[in-house]
This record gives sequence, structure tokens and C-alpha cells, in this order.
Amino acid sequence: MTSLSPTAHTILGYLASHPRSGYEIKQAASRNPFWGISDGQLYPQLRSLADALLIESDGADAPRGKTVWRITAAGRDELLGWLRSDSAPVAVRDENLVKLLFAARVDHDAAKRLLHERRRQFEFFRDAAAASTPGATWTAHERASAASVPELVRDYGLAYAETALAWCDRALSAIDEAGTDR
Amino acid sequence: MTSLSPTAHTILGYLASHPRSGYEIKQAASRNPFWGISDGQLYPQLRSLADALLIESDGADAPRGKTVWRITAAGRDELLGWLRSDSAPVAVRDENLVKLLFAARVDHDAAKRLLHERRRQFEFFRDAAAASTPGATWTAHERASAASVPELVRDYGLAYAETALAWCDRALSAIDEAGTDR
DNA sequence: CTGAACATGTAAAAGGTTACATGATTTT
DNA sequence: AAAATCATGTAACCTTTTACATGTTCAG
Repeated sequence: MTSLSPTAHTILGYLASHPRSGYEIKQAASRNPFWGISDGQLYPQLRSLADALLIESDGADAPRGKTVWRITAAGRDELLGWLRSDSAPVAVRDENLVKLLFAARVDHDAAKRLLHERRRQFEFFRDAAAASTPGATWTAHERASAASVPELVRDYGLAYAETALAWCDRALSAIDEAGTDR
Repeated sequence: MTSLSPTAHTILGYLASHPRSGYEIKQAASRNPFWGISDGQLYPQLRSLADALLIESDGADAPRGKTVWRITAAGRDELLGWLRSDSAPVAVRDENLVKLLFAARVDHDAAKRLLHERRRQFEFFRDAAAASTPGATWTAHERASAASVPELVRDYGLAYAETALAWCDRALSAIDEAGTDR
């Protein structure tokens, strides 16, 4: 029936803890390295969630002409159903790594360049993950009932970044060794 | 002006080492966990690469009505240019992890279920990465000039999977501890 | 002879990004 | 007074996925 996209469900998830404006959802999402929500998608999705009666606004517009959205009971049911359904496998789009695979055969310097680029990318990723503590915006009650999952998720991001950075260093050494005897 | 998508460039990359049919590219891509190419995209992309004179086929159709494609000099230039240009940041779509973030507050059992699902996903991912040794299809000369990059890329996939699996176990213990005193 | 794997494609829809467009409020 | 940030939205485009459609060859 409803058949919402994962992005729509993610929006529902952000509203489950407390009401937020589109702008606030956007900011929360930008701190989440595992599911981005683009500008041009967020506001139309909010409309269609409202049309489906899964969220609603206090008709009264808050200070800066912003609209604060709140999840409905039906929205909570929808969210629960999503949380209990099977997830799509993790999908990674890693242009840098694909290039590296093809570069080695063709251009030794390009391979080194790519590994340095990769290091920069993952340093940025690590810093974003470190800053993504959603718990900071939660109420005391929410934090208490949440066990420590948000911290665990942050740690996952950090472990992922550290693994990637360590690998970059290993790969750079390996390539340099191979490069000395050309 | 060509302005090809990363997917088109990836196809070029697969053809750089040796000629292949669409089906063979499809298989190679399915073993690459870092850049998937879907069925409905591959064949149209091959057409447009051929129209742009970046690849060409031996008009003569091989055995099973398959078409073998080969990269042209212009295609090699295009590939080189791509390898040397900046890469899009790594993008991860991790539905399971996003759910987990929202599930903890709401449904303790759902969180455990998600972590077990995640374990299964990454066991599968690890096995796929272990099997993705593109070097196996290379000629001796290609392997010699490639340093050990494909092996490094495979190791990256394995390290990534192992990090994720270890984290699942840590998260499950943490959640179980929190769960005993509810 | 039947099923699995080989092999290539098309059409429609969904999903997502980018760029554009506008205006209010707060800080410097 | 300017710049930064807050705040919402639209339109066009691109990419990708899904489902469908078709036919061949090889192994059991």
C-alpha cells in the first residue's frame, strides 16, 4: 500500500524522537554518513508523508517561517513495520577504489595519487563520523531508553574510517616497494 | 565534452585489460563489491560507448551470438583522463545501520534482529570480496605490470568486512548487557 | 529432453542530485 | 550594511533498478 522509500522512512525515524523542521532534519541527515538526504528530495518527501497522514505540522508557523513536523500514530506504525522488515544489502559506491583497480596496470603515479586522495577522503569521513553523535540532541529520557546504540553507531563509523586509513598506508608502502624496481 | 558517467568509465576500465563481451563485463562487475552495474544499464552503455567511438566490436559475432568489445585509442585516453581526475567521495547506503539507529529507542528486540541481519550481510560480503580476485583473469604480462594492487583491493574488502563483523559482535554484547536490566 | 547457464536487449518507473530561486533573521 | 545562516521550495536532468522479453548452447 504505502510503499515508501528508505529515505521517507529515514525521515520518519528522525521525527520519531521529537518534532523537527525540514531544515533540522536536513542537518541531522548531513551528520549521518550512512544515509544522505538531498535538498531536492527532503521537502517533496515531507509533503507526501503529510499527504499520507504519517506526519503533521502545527499549522501555526514557527518564528522564521519554518514548519515543524511531528510523527502521527500511523507514522509510528509505518516506522515500526520498516524497522522489522528485511534491509537492502549495504551498497557502496567507491569511485576511488575502482579507479585504483584500473590505474595500477596503466599508470603507477596515478595509483599513488589515488591513494593519497583516498586518505584525505577518509580523514574527512572519520571527522564527520566523530561529530555524528545524535544523542546530543536528545532529551534525557530518550537517552536513557536508547541503551548506547547511537554511540555504537558512531564507533562503527570510526572503526570503518580507521580500517580504511590503515589500509591506505599499507597500500602506499606496497606500491612504493614495487615502484623502486621499475 | 564526452562527460561519461562513472559506470561508463568502469566499463572502459574492464575493457582496458582485454576485450570482453557484455556478459563477461557483467560477471566481472558482479564480483566487484564497490561498483555494481545493473543489467538494464550495461547494454545501453555499451551502445553509447560504441557511438562515441571509445569501444568497438569485431563485427563478426562470436559463438553464442555474443559480441566482443574492445577499447579504442580514444577510449584509453578517456579512461586515463578519468583515472587522473578527482573522485566522488565514497557513498554508503546502509539501510540496516540507519534502522538500528532508530530501533534502539523503540524496540529492543528489533535492534538485536538487525544486528544478526547485519552479521549475515557482512559474512556474505566477506565471501564475495574473497572471491573477487580480478587478477585471476589476467594474462601473465598484465599481472607482472600491475604490482599487487588487485590483491590489495581484495584485502581492503576483507578488512572492511572483518571490521564490520567484529563490530556486530561488540554491539550485540553491549545490547545484551543493557537488555538484562530492563 | 529438460534445466542451467549463456547472452542480449527494452521500457517504464523510481529514486536521487544539481542548480536555481526566494526571502527572513542574526551576526559582524 | 554586508555576510552568514536559517528556511523552504521547484524543475530539469541523470542514473539506476526492475521487470519483461527473447533466444542459444551445453550438461545431465
